[in-house]
Amino acid sequence: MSSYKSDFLNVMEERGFIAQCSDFEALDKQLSDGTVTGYIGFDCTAPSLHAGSLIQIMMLRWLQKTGHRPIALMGGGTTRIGDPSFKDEARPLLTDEMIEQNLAGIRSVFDRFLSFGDGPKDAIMVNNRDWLDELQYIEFLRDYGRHFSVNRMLSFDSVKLRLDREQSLSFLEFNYMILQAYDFVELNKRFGCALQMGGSDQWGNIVNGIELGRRAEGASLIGLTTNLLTTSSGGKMGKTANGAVWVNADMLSPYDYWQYWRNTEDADVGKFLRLFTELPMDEVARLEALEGAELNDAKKVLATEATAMAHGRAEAEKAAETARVAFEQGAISADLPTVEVPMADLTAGFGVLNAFVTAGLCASNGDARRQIKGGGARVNDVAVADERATLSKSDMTSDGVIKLSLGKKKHVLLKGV
RNA sequence: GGAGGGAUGCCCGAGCGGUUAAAGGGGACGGACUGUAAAUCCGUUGGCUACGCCUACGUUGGUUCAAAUCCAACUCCCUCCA
Repeated sequence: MSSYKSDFLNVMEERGFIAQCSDFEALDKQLSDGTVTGYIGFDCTAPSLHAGSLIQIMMLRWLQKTGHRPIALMGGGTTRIGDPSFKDEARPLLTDEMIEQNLAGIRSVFDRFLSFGDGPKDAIMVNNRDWLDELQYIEFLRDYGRHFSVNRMLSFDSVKLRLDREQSLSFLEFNYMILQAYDFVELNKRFGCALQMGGSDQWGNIVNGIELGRRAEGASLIGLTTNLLTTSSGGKMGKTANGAVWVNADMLSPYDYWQYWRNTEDADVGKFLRLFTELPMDEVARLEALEGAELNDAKKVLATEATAMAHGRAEAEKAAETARVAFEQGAISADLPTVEVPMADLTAGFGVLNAFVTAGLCASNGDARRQIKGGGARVNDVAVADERATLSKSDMTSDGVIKLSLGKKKHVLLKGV
């Protein structure tokens, strides 16, 4: 299978990253002849990146590991517009302050995955606001706008959804792809960046950049995209009941992050091991071959490795141990998510409904009632029978906590303070 | 600027004066079965101090005993014409 000369493409190929490339041969040659600078752009629409972006981050990481220079491009400028690709409607515009905040949150993620610095192979982080803010409208239109054909832009799949649904595509959004194309050209000029990578939903934007580079600067640029990740049962990657699977610890605890990977579907274990860990391929093959209940061991390895990458080895192992104690021994691990409650409330008798809402397990008292009726709410592993029951000191274990569970997987400890 | 169509719960989508907290589907959550998996089956899916009350069908007013349903104005979207 390893049909490439370059390490990078071989790794990408065997680990299943690649969807399409505008020119495999040229890219392979450049990668094996010298150091290639490649970039991926990241939106600043949220204060953290989530698991859906992880595949892009991993790709940058491998680029660096195989001896090349990655650029993480923060979309501080383009986020002010909003990428319309494959979106069925325009999103509300974010304020500059929000974008700045988001940018700061996202930035912290990259330090774990890439090594930044000033050396020839150190990763660079840049913000496209640096050049987009300075563009002069008329000048920009004359220099770059003339290379774009509206006819052609309208033919891209990425905007087809919007047009088919007869939803409006504003001129503002329409400009997004021009600006992203310009980013590529600008990075080429500034850093000699010749490669843009991204999810396959970015193909249209990337191709526009390649075209613009050729027409405006005579540069030969290359695009490489990853498969859009879905779980085997068709779910979107990186989403759970409570929302996205964030990579920042203050958005999603390492324990919950670990749980996300632990609950991977059987059919995805091999794929995820290849994409989201750096285990050697023979180890991946061994784990992937496990069957039935034994596959759970592979999932634990996946969870620990993936968590270690994002939160550090120590946090990952702590999460694994917490889960082991909670699930395999059915015991209470002190490291389960904990919510503090004033002791006075507990001694006064704390309503179960209130307890589940306070713990964040239920959205409202009504929700808690329904869960109790459905038999899904448990206190210290005993199903709650009466919604009017109250918790008190006598429900506390010797450690001074009360364990609340919703369903089989969600556990929260209430601690009196 | 002119003519016509549209806006419903997390999403799609019915309803077109009272029996509508709003059919159906998707998603999500819970239960059963399991392996903290998938598939399948069952249940739930606005809030509350709960046999009652409050909030909700783009916004604001109006008609009516009664409005998601009728009327008016407004906002946004779509299509065609200029």
